[in-house]
Amino acid sequence: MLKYQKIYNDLKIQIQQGFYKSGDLLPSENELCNKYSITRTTSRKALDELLKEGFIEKKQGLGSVVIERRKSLGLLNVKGFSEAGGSNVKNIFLQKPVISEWSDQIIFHVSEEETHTDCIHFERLRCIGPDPVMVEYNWLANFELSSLIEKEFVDQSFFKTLSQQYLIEIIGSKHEIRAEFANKKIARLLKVDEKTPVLHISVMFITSKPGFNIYAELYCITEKYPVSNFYKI
Amino acid sequence: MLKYQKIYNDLKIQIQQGFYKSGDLLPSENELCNKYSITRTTSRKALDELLKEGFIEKKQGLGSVVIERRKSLGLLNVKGFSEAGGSNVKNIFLQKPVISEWSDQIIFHVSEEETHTDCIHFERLRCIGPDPVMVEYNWLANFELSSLIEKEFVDQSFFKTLSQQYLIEIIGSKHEIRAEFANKKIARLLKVDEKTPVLHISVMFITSKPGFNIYAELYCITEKYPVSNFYKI
DNA sequence: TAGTGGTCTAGACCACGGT
DNA sequence: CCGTGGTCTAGACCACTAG
Repeated sequence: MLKYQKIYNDLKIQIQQGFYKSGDLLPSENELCNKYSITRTTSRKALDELLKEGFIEKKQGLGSVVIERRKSLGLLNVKGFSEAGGSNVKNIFLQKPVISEWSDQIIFHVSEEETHTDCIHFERLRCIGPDPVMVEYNWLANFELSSLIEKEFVDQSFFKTLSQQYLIEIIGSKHEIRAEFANKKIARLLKVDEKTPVLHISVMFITSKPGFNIYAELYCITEKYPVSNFYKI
Repeated sequence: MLKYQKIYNDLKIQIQQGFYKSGDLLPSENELCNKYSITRTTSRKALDELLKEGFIEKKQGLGSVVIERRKSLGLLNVKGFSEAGGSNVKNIFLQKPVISEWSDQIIFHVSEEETHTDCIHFERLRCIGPDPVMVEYNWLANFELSSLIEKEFVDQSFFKTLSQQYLIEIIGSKHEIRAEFANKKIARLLKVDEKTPVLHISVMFITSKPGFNIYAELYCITEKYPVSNFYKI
């Protein structure tokens, strides 16, 4: 392994495992130089990777600060899920994680490596205050992830669980977005009439674990809580 | 100006103005060192900026290759606009660029600097083959952009025109996405019934020109051509 | 004032691509 | 084989932040 990758990995794991928390300062570039017997070019390269992936911010005169929210991942968020914060948001399991068949609801191509593996599936209804706003179906290959089935999610967050317990990060995504009529099941769950327009988002999340993707089909009502997205180079 | 910024700027302008075209090789890192009397650290830094912003790909053993398609900007695209390519896509002006009032259709906050300036507005109907798929309303402040009103767009592309004629790049975006019923005008333009679900996307494009944003309201039918998005770190 | 990150120099060796 | 980008060393000076 390259030197800068070693430093990068060590620091990333310490961030993911909570040794460095949001707001903490990482060791300075010179401290890393001493600790690993490298030059500043190399310690900077390691930190620049963390910067690029949105784990830290660098502040001249201060240091490298760990940040809470990963840099915009091009993910689509329901406006309100982040603003409303934890207290006002409820995630209700319609189906707790189980081993199941791969569904033909998934519109993206699932690789053979994945389909030859068990599928973990779960469904959630996500609410802001008293309002149900999104139905979420998820599928992923069971690449040594069986404990997802037994344990609770960290902070009710699937991505946080993957990051902290399996060191798997989301590094990309594909979306397809449609406006559709709610079908019977979705209409019932979201407490709207059939023939209400709903947003149907098909997502494939690409992860840092090669060949491992997460597939989701989302249905949202957007009248009160539109889906939003922010991206900056 | 810093040395690496000077090299970066020089190269970027040459790419934008077409001196280096898609597929071309930029001068090698060592050539830049000689030309500008700098070290490789500095020439690499300049090229890394171009890499980060999606102008080039670096290929070990070959060089820095100019690429056509800017790295995924987190932009939402109608699936089909890119695949179908130029020949099958039609852009019909419903309103050619004109000076107008700022509209209250814009849902994002428009800065005072912008509202104190004239607004340039245009509307397009975008079609794939015989199918109208999107109605597009656009607004932007007339920061010395009057010639947009007289001239044709480069390859019918507004962003290409901004890049090549004004050296303005899109560096970020905010979206809000809703599923709605088509109103009368949209239904007529998209040749669907009223009460058909349409995708309504509100966009604010952030540009490389400080304080200059582009605002758009888009209405899409997504049955045949869903809106898609790809993002990778 | 001491320590931080930002820029830059002047070298070196390596892996990879095309000829 | 030569030239390319990728990694790395060992320094230097600067601008900025905090105590």
